[in-house]
Amino acid sequence: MNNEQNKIPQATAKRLPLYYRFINNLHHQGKLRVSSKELSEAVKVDSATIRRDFSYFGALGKKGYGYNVEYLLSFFRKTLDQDEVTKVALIGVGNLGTAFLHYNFMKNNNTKIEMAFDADPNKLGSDIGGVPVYHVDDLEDHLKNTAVAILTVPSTEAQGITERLVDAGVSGILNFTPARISVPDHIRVHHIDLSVELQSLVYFLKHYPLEEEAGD
Amino acid sequence: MNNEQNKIPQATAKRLPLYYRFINNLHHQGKLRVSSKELSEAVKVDSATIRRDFSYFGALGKKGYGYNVEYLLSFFRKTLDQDEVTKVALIGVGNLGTAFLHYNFMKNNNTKIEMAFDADPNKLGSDIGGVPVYHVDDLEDHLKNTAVAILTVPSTEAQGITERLVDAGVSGILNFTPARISVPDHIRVHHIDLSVELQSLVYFLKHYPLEEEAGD
DNA sequence: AATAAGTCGTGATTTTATTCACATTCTTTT
DNA sequence: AAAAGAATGTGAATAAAATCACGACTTATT
Repeated sequence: MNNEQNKIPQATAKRLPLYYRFINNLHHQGKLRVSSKELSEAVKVDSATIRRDFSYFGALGKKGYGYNVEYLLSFFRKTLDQDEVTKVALIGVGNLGTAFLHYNFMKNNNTKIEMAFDADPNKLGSDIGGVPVYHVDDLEDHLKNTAVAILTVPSTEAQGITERLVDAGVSGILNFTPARISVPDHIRVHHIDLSVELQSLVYFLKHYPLEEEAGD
Repeated sequence: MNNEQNKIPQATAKRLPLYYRFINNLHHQGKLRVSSKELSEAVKVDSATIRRDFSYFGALGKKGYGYNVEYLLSFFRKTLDQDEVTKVALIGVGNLGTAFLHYNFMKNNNTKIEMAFDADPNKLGSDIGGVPVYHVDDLEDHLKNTAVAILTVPSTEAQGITERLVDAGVSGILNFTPARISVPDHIRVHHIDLSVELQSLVYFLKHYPLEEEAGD
């Protein structure tokens, strides 16, 4: 864990799970080898970028041949710690939270939502998507060895809940609320802001016109 | 529209909706002025980056004073075309799709989901979150002047639906499926890959340890 | 009125990420 | 066994983004 290979660029690290999924697909399709060019077409990342990304882990391929799918898969499985399950808690069983509970994150994945919390007493005890729902007041009682929390509460609650999560030992938060939460330096937060995504797509459409008609 | 200010960096463009939202908040709180430093603390973006971002639009602030909230707000409203509503269609009324229909994107927003589509006949006619649901077979009949589509279908369907959307004149797609879809050059796609986000957060936690204890 | 404090806008620098382009090596074909 | 073709890995170049650091101007204070 946290090896001295700290040199892997963040942009590369963000692409690793994507590569992993597609390599997995190839493996299921029975493909034995793959070139950076083929992979590029599948994941929509420039082939030179893929080769560069892979090269941070050493020479995974063979010149003139490409990459062995099986080898690549086992390498990425190891690198992404796919054999070790990371426990995740979800806070806020609203529409979005419920969707995630039903979403099967475990497919090709080393993460498992083990419990959920909500402030609404009507939601207690129910097992949404096989995940037990507890009252948010009891957060601290249930969160043990939970490394990651998915935050899908109303944005007014975001900061308060965050502080409790941090105190309870969570070290990573996937924040789906529009609030930008404050955390101590040792906590990592990734923001996914749905309306910003939509708005920025609209902005790009209006201000960054792409080639008109090109026929794929 | 698509002015000659094509020079705005993409990274800046992605942050604009975020700035807009926070400036809006400040305005509602009755604040009259704000400095890049204050804004920085709120949106968690370095203050120099904020000043640089704003500077692409000219001199919006005043030295020694900061930015006038009202002016900033009206400037961003104009820049982000907040007065013109962009029509959005949602394809795939599963758990995630339903969550978006309930989510009120219109708050602080110039986008409106006007219709939804699903392949399940049981979902037809229902008005989820005030949005009518049509059968996906009738996609082409209803999509008129719809610029943007949100894709929340099973990943096996993603490419096929995408092609129909493109033929029907959609020019931007917000893709929530794990599939990387292929589109002609003049179509813009933003991918939001939920399990990649979760996995990459986990990867960062394990491999990029942050300062141990800092006590914010 | 003079001084101090605050804050922008930006040239310069640094950092991060992407892409080019090719020598090298492996595979396949003849 | 030689030649042709394919594809890696990477030094070098380029591009994009973030950050530093400070002159210039504004506001607040004495």
